[in-house]
Amino acid sequence: MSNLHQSVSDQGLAHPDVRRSNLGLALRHLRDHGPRSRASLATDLGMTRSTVSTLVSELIERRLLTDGQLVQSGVGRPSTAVELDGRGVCGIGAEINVNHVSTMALDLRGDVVEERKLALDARSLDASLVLGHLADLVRETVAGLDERGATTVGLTVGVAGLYDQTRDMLTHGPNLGWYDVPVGAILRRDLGAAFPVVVDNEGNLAAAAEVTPGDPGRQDILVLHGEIGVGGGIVSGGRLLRGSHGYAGEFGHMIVEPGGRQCGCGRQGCWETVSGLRALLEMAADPDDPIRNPAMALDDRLAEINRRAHLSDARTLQALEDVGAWVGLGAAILANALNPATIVLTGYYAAVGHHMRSAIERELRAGVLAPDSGGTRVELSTLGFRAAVRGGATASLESVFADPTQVPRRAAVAGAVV
Amino acid sequence: MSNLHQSVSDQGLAHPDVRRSNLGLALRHLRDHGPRSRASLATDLGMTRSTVSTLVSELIERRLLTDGQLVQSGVGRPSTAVELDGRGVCGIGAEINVNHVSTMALDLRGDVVEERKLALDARSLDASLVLGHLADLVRETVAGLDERGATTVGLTVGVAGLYDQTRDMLTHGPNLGWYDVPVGAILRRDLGAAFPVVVDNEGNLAAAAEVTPGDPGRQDILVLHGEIGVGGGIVSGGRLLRGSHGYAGEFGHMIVEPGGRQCGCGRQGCWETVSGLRALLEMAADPDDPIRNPAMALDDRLAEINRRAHLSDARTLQALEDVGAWVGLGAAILANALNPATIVLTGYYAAVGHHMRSAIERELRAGVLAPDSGGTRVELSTLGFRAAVRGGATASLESVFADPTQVPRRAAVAGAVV
DNA sequence: ACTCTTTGTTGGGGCAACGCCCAAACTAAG
DNA sequence: CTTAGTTTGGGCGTTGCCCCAACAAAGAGT
Repeated sequence: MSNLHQSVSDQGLAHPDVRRSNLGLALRHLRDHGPRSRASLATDLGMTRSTVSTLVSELIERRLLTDGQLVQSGVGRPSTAVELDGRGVCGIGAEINVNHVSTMALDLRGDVVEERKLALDARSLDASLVLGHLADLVRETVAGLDERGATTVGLTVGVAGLYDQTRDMLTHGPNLGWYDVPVGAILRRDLGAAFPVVVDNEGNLAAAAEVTPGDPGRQDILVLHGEIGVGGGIVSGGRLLRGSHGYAGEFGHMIVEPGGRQCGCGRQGCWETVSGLRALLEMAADPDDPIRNPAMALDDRLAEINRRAHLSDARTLQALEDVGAWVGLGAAILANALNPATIVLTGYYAAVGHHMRSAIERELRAGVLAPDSGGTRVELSTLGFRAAVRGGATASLESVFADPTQVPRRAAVAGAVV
Repeated sequence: MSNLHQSVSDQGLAHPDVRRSNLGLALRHLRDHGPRSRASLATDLGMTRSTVSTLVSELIERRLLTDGQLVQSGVGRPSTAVELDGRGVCGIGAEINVNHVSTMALDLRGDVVEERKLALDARSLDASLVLGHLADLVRETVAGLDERGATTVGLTVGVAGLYDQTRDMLTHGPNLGWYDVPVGAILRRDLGAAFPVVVDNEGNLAAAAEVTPGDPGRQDILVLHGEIGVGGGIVSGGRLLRGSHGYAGEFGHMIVEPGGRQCGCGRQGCWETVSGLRALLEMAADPDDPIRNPAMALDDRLAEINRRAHLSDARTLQALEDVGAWVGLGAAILANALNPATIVLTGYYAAVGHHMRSAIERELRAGVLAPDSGGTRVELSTLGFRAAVRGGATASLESVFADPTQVPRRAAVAGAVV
């Protein structure tokens, strides 16, 4: 709930803060609404052309903006559109999961610049070793960015588990088998990094990645992420809701069927026992079916389920229908509480969601108090399993939009005197 | 989720905005942390003493602050503490409920200045008539404030039902029997008011009233409000979460027992069928028991339940235990999703909550993923049935803290030249 | 009485946005 | 080809507001 990444101490506003704010505003506006001239930027932001001119020239010096192409729209002097400069700075996102560590670098425009992945079995390795591998990947990524001449502005790491922001510690990571691991401190030490390193729950980051700046339907969203476990994230007004300790979004263990099936967490009737991937597989296939074989890759299992559903296999369709109904029931509970504009389905939900969608929407409409007004859209994520790293990279970049002056100023023309 | 009361258009920051922000900051700091000298205010806010001096003198001119008493703490010149001026401005809160309309005026310090209540049966009256009665109450309240020399800065009205902020309309008010009533527009017309009139869901306002500025445990809270129906509100980082259409907090119709009891809304297994006041009464007493008689006042019924529980009546205690367990289960669902610092019980929960508390806390601990770390406190509200009006008045006052320059400047000494 | 310490106020300097003006660049005529 | 009209982008002076430094005020300690 409280935004853990921003200082809560009330500090007075001075002139440099005004500058910071307006630079960030211009930058954000160009990100959210696309390239445009200095003049139209001025009218959009309610500032004078002269002010915008100085703002833009400073942002160009910091290599955050660049002069784009001339557009002559009708009468008058043609305008030179300014746009986000992709080559200046990049943010890095990373992920620590059970079977891999990975990184992704995004430029200011949100385009993927670098991507790296290393398969490993986190459960059989020591935490410091896994973090060492991740640090290697990050170093390679940074080196790649240096080669391109881009500055790295930050690293945000998503981990599978509960991450306590106030103690900077992964307190509960049952999937990884990690408990009370100070991931942030270890990575900062290993990297000796010149940029800030932030760690967060991977569900939170995946949720943040679903926010589309500028799209009002993508500002208040509920993200439901299905794998074996079920989690997600809540985004309110474009801001991620983390909760008082950063544990918000643990939807999988909502009790939806008192006295129901046994859950791995020790309780009964948790939502993930009926809406997780395991529930789907057990309903859809006999124990000796290849898709129930743990050796089979996740993507292949989901592809096989889609294939069977496409062939109208009755049992598969019924399983998707039943699980979809449970997903919809849980979604309705949360929609009543949060009234999101959009529910975004990620993880395995996104992969097989087009076959569960009708059941989900039916149960959602049935369970929400006022379905007609304030109707909630259901959408499938297109980010796939890269949502968390993308969200991390986006979060890293966010600091640039919050304070563009943190990026060093360079003379527009090379060879200038210091 | 999105804050519906603040503009989303990105506007450039200019110098007057700096002033506004810093004036508000100083005001808020004094509200949250109590009276203090200009000098300590300066160190707290990271500003210079000179700046604070000018800020404070402007706030005094606007009758928002006043010089308090001299305190001499050890060596040095004694300081004059400045504190919120209660006599300058007041905010009004109002409530439209089934059996009454009421108003409350709070001064800047949060002290009650005026309070009015009119009993009526909203169901048997026309909406415009009820609103007319409320307008009368508001006019009386404003007149009372005028007599005291205080300026009214705003009116915020809580209504029982779903209020769509974008359309400024009560879309669903089943308890009142009101549908698609433009409460805000009608009141603005009736009052011809010189101050802004805002309408909101009463659950939201009651939730906002539970925020204690400055108390970190009261910034991320989940408010559960029990009457016949069950609702509540979510506060995140001190900001009320309204949802994309302002419908957040409709907890009563979360389905917690699929296929369970029939609910008044037409569905089965809604939370309020097992956690609402009706469930408690039906479990605790036979149909011919006086507390089941609709003619008996709510307060009296609750007093009687408390009396029986105090006498260790087995059936009463069992009913409180059973309902408490259901309340705890729902609370756990929401706590997993939101990770609040505190769960505040209001309405009838606050009245008989000390007998349900152990059951609630037990189920909460059983149902939350990580009860040890990030433990959520359970507290009973002390605001009683006045929570909504108080929250409304607080919300009205909030605009003063956001922009103190909206309050007219008056010369400190009377008789000054215009 | 004198020094020391802290408070609150006053004037000067600087930063950043605003308003106004002007050169530049292009279109649309005549 | 020339001229008027329109829009863009940047330069210059003004204004608002915060910071810094200096100073008067009001006590405590010796």
